[in-house]
Order: sequence, then structure tokens, then C-alpha cells
Amino acid sequence: MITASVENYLKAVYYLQEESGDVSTSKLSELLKIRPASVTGMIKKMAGINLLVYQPYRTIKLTAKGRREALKILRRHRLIESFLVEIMGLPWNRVHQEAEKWEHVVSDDVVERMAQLLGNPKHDPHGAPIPNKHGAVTPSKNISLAEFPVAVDGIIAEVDDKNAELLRYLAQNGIRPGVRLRIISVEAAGGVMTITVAGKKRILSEKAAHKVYISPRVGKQP
Amino acid sequence: MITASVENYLKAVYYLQEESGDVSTSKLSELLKIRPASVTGMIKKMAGINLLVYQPYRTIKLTAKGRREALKILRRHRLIESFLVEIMGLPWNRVHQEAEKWEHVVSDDVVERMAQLLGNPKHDPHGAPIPNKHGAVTPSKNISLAEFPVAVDGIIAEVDDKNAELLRYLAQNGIRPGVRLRIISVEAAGGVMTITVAGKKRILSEKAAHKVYISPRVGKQP
DNA sequence: TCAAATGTTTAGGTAAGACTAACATATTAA
DNA sequence: TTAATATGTTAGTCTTACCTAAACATTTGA
Ligand SMILES: [Mn+2]
Ligand SMILES: [Mn+2]
Ligand SMILES: [Mn+2]
Ligand SMILES: [Mn+2]
Repeated sequence: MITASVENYLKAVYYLQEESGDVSTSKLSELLKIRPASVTGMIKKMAGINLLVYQPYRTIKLTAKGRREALKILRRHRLIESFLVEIMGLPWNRVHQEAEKWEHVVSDDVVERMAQLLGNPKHDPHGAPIPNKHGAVTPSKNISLAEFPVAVDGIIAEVDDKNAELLRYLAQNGIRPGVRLRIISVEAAGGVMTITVAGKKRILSEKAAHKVYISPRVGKQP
Repeated sequence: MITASVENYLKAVYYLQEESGDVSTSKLSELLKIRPASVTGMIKKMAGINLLVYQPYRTIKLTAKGRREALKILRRHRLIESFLVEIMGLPWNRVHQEAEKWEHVVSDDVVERMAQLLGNPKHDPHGAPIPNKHGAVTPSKNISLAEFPVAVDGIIAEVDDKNAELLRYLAQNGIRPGVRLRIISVEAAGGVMTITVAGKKRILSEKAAHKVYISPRVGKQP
């Protein structure tokens, strides 16, 4: 059976697969904060119900079914976040935790009703792409702000949604998807950078910069 | 801890307490479709966390805390149903099952946000009263249509929401809270009654009549 | 080639809740 | 006032769905 726990593993496997290509027990263990031995157990269970293929000591890979299920949950999660922000008016730093719970209980057709009410959005409130009904996504090839060149205009594409505190801070400073941004200077020693966002100067930590992603299309308009 | 299961027991205890005054193991067992021995076990657990008081072989009664929690879940459930109908446009025969799942995961403040969006409704889509934020409810003293006198006008106050099939049927025949109704005749032998709803003649089974409730204020306006 | 890193197996634990069968108490009807 | 019936509890198990530490196995890469 696909329990809430299995759904969370699916999301994690999918995430790592996108991120780095190969998915390992230790990476899953670290991401999910679950001991490697437990991860192996769950992986075997999931292989048993055809969600992934796996050979001991070797790779972990989602099957077609597993990928479909993973994208389904991702779709739910992101649509729910969008719904909570757009329809219910919740702040964007509150919705990730709430969606983390809702995604395991909302019925398929209610999720689709949300999509309809929202006009089938392509991105969630943090800029992450929402897979379509058939499980197709355009994986975002964004560049982390921490790796972005200095003195080049960029458009914020996405921000990490896991840390509510950081999100609150980013919102306060106008750092959100769609906004133009430029790095003025990087003080590597101090671990901070100076940027301009919508014309205003801001200081951002190295750590925060890792959670902000810039669209790959180099925005060179004035 | 108040698990989903405990929440469901709380609702059941509250329901029986309202219904008939005394709550027993066997009644809970029947209502929840759980064996008496299991019910006793859960009751003891719930007594242990102060949700109810209980003496072996004697009565089961909610404590103040238990009543508060029960009303809180009832509020959630009914607000969620209202939300699903009013804001999301789901049919009223679909929302009970969905709310049964949501009620265990939606955060307090998101529920209150729903209430706000709905304008703090007093009744859910099936006519059941919604407890207020502080746990106050006006228990409805409605009369089952099965016990309602013949040839007297009545206003439908509430319909049972558990049976999706029946709800669909009732909706199709215009039988919903707020509508005026009158029993024309009762064919007790056949187990059916003839009624008029919004001017139209309808046949209703005895069984269905038990699930429809009429407002106690005798409506005698033309 | 062999130590370190990584992954798996084994054996066991927990939490939450359900069940049957045997027993205990209460209720009711003689 | 009994005794049969109904109702409720206890004891002992079971299930599901995880998770864990420790010991063992395999891979990897210096
Ligand atoms: Mn999220
Ligand atoms: Mn989740
Ligand atoms: Mn309901
Ligand atoms: Mn429920």
C-alpha cells in the first residue's frame, strides 16, 4: 500500500534522481533523517510493490509507476500550496508544512478541482514547476544565486520553501520569483553578498543565496 | 496523544451523549463498527488522558476537556464541509467523506481562515449546527420526518450526511435545508409517504424519512 | 590490496489499535 | 429472589507499519 511514508520516500527518491542522477541509501538516509538500515528496508518494500528497481549494493531507480506516483504527489503538494496562497490567502512561508500534511489525504478529484480554480498554474508560490495531470514536468535548470555571476541581471525563478523563517525574510526583502536581481559584490570572507532587488540594495548571506535560484535565460534587458 | 482514531471516538461519544444521554460500550461498538473489547480498551486510554470519565461497567461521560475537543473536531468537520461546497463547489453528497479525512490534518488557524472566508456560517451544507470558536453550539431539536404529523407545513432543517447515495437522491428531489415540506399521506404498510416539496409531489421511503429532519418551530404560514 | 565508506541483514523494539475467548457484572423477567 | 440474558471487561494475541543498533558484506579508491 502507498502510505504517507511511502509517498514521502517517493518524493525524496525523485528529488535525488533529478538533483544528481543517482540515488543511494545514504543520501536518502540523510535527506529523510532516517537510519540507513531503515531506508534499505523501505526501499525493499517499495521495490516489492514495483515503485522502484533496486539491486543490493547498487542503484535505486524509480520505475515508470514509481515516477508517476512521485509526480502525482509533487503535483498535489504544489497545487495545494498554490491553493493555500491564492485562494485561502495564507502567507507563502506557512504553506509548505500545511501541504506536507494535506498531500496525503486530499482526493484526486479535489486536487483537480483546485487546479481548475487556480487556472492550472504552471508554478507553485515558490516558483517550483507543477507537473501536469499526466505527470509531465519541465525540470527547472535554474542557477543558484550562490553561483550566479556578479554584475549580471537575473530573474528570480525559485526559492527553497522548506525554511519558513528564511521565506519570511526573503518576502520582507522583496526576494520572490519573477523579480529582477543583480549581484553587486561578493564578500567571500564574510560569507555575504550585496545585491539589488527591485532597485534596492540588500545584504544576503551565502547560506541564503544557496536557497535562491535564478532563471537560466540570462536576462539582459535594461 | 489525540490521534485520528481518538478524534473519531470523541465525535462518536459526543454524538451518543447528545442523542440519548447515556453512552455505553455497546452503542459505541455498534456505531463505530469496532468490537466491544476494543472499545473498552480505547475508552480506558481516553480516560487516562482526561478526555472522559468512566467507571467499569458504568457510564461513559466526556470531561470538560473531552467535550471541548469533540466540539472542536465537529467544528472542523462542518466548516470543512461548508468550505468544500461553498468555496470549492463540490456537490454536497461528496463532502462528508472528504471532510472525514481533512478534519484530522487541517491546522487550527487554517480552519479559522475557512470560517472567515465563509463568513462564520452557523450551519453546514446538511443543516447541522457549527460549534463556534469557543465550543458553544445550539443543539438542534429537530423532528424526524418519520415522526412529523400529516398535513402540517414544516421547514426542512437538516438531512443526514453519511449516505452519499441518499443525498444525491434528496438533492435531485429538492429536499434540502430551508425548503418547505408537507406530508400528504403515509402508507405505513408500504413503508412510504407522499409529500409535497416546493409544490411538487414526491414519494419518500420510511427509511429516507428517518434521515430528514424538520424544524421544531411549526411553520404555519401559507 | 586493503582500509574506509557504504550498504545490508538480523534481531528486536515501538506505537497504535484491533480481535477472540474467557470471565465478570448488571439487568430483566420468572 | 433467583437465574438467565445482556452487557462489559480482561487477558492474551495479532497486525500494520514503521524504526533502530549491531554485526556483517560489499564496494571504492588511495
Ligand atoms: Mn513545498
Ligand atoms: Mn508529506
Ligand atoms: Mn459530515
Ligand atoms: Mn474522521
